[in-house]
Amino acid sequence: MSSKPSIPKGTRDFLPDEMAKRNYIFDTIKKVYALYGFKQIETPAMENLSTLMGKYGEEGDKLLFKILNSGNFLDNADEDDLKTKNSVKVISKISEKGLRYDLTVPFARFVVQYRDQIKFPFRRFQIQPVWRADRPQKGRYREFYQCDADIVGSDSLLNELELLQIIDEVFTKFGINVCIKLNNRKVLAGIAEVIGAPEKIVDITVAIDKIDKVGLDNVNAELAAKGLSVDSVNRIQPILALKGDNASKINDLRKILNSSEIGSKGVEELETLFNMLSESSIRCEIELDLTLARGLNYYTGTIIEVKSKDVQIGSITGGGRYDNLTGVFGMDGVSGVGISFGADRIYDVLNQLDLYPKSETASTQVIFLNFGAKEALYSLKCMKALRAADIACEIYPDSVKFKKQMGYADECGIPYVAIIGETEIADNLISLKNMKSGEQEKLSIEALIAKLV
RNA sequence: GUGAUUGUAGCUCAGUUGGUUAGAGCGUCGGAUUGUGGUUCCGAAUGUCGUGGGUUCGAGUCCCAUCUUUCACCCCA
Repeated sequence: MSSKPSIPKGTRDFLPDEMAKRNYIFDTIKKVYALYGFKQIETPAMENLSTLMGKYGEEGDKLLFKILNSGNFLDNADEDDLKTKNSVKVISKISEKGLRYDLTVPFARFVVQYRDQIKFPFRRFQIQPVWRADRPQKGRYREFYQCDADIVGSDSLLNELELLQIIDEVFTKFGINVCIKLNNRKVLAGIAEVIGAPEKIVDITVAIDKIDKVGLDNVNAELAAKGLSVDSVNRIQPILALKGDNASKINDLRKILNSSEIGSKGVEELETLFNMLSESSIRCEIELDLTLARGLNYYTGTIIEVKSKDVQIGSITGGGRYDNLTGVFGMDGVSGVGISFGADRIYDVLNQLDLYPKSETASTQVIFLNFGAKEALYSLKCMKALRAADIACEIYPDSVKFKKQMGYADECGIPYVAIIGETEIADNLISLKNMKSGEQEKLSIEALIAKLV
């Protein structure tokens, strides 16, 4: 009692009620994925650090959970590194495994490793937890689930369209109002090129990503702070100020990015995608958002982000196109595009809006009260028959006071209580009590099954 | 990594400018009621006041450190 048990920062336990809700989320997403022809895979919680390191940028490396080697892990560590507290060098000697940071990089590793067994284009989905060692806060956990779907081995924009349809379908099923934001990394590269600072693309995208949050002036200040010339900052203004519907934004962009080959390619991709979208029956709002710059370093084309319109919680789904993710593992020329539902944030949104379906059926339909060894054995036989008829039932394990057993049934929300005592055994009948109405009747086992099935 | 914030019973929280034996509600357990739950009534148990140090005649209360909680920044689902 002196030290209360606890779990690590940023992790959570899930009680039965919560688990039911989470399964509803996973099942919904899983069904839609399967409907679109995606095949499920799983990969281990831990990967070799060599697989993980360097894939998420410098920040990402810091946020990786590293696993100590087994045994005398300090044996390999260099004395001097230990003395000078050179963590980076020491870690490389004492840890060679880490917890996965996302599902995409392990998937790339998977594709390269099993290329002989995979038929391309390969559509896979994967629903597993990932771990990040950053500070937890609202909507941010250290352990959370991602629900990924990717198509690799095809650069058709049809794949983007299908993924967007999946997003639309899933959120329609959940009843969450969302806005899908789209952008294209090539357009961002084009912008950097046109304003004469192609090497600053990352700084530029990070800065303009914040425009909603901090405002135009602060973005400009950050751009200047990152070393952009006054001229460059000025030239980016018309792009930040783009207004109007998606089609007119694309038209304006085409003119602005005319001189950039990569930019023009990006505009073309966006145009194709939006044309297809207008022919599709997607219900939710889709917006071309040039300030959408997020995305891991590996996105090269389309960038997708989904935001809830009713709850402020950051993005609840993200994704994009990566042209050469498998390249780092020695397999070039495989283009992929994928999305990832953030199950835990969706869970938070669903909770806040109370959008769960009401079918709150308790898992147990009938509980058999326990009057003693003889009665319990008799109950067990009845339960076998019920279970054969697919009726979930349980028996109170201890022969304790009636009141206690009834209280348990009530508390657990079990709709029916079966009472079997001496008289019931003698009559070969079961007393069945409806906990809601309070009514009670004596039934044969057959009649009981017929009533509950 | 930076800046705030929180911590008292299983849970939610009171606790006066520092002053005797730290309280309440809920829950738990027992009883009223040994084959009938939800309501009611009676009774009981439960605390290293996050941890360690310090100031003081005296610390849940003040100071320092540390851990923890929550939130923001960076970054991200």
